[in-house]
Amino acid sequence: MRLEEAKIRLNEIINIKLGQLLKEEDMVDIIKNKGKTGQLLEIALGLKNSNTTLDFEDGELKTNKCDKSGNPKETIFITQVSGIIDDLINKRDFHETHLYEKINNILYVPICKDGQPLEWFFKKPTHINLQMDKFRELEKQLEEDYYNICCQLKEHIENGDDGYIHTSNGKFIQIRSKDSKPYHSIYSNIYGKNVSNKNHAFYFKKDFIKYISSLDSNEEDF
DNA sequence: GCATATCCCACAGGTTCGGT
DNA sequence: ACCGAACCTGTGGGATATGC
Repeated sequence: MRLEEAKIRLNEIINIKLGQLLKEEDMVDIIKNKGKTGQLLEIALGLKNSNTTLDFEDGELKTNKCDKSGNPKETIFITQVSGIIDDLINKRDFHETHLYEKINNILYVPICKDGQPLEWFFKKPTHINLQMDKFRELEKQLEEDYYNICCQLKEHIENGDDGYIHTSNGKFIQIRSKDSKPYHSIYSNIYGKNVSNKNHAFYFKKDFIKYISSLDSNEEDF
């Protein structure tokens, strides 16, 4: 399925409470359970729950917890670092990276989780395609963030106390730890050693959401 | 069993707020 | 104006589910 098709289907379910949208049995474990809301949305849109690189033929679906005015409650996971560490250390061209593949065409769907699960609802989505004119500034910032973070990682490895990578921030994205026991260390072929004792991941920071929301609300003036 | 993906929680440090 | 309480944000660690 292409991203544009999902946008059309999404229109029919936004702002409707999950209690009206779903059967009670669908919502078992919805608070604790792994990405259940996102999975239910995938099904509702006609996708299958899989973990292929991209959800759509041409892009990604991202959901995130927010309040009723759309303020993000969490950062958004993008992709793990362990498999791409040497690309980052090499400062591989931004447009050739796995990171870029994941973020260049995103359908972002905020989910308001105020109150009981029955009261939750999906909010109006934002389509973020970095090729679109309105996101030119955003793409520049993400590219800058990417190279900036690559530099910070090298700095941590070469001059840090433990020789390990640590949280590295750009304006809109960051790398920070993401793992659970037993940990999975990150090995760099370039350095020929572990550069972390646990896995890390790229995240969108809350400022990213706030920025795209601000672009959105400007459009509504027309 | 391992890697990936999504959401959960605890804690610490900083900032703001409200009562005196 | 001060000080502790409440709130916010960033960081790090975790549980759980799926596909291979």
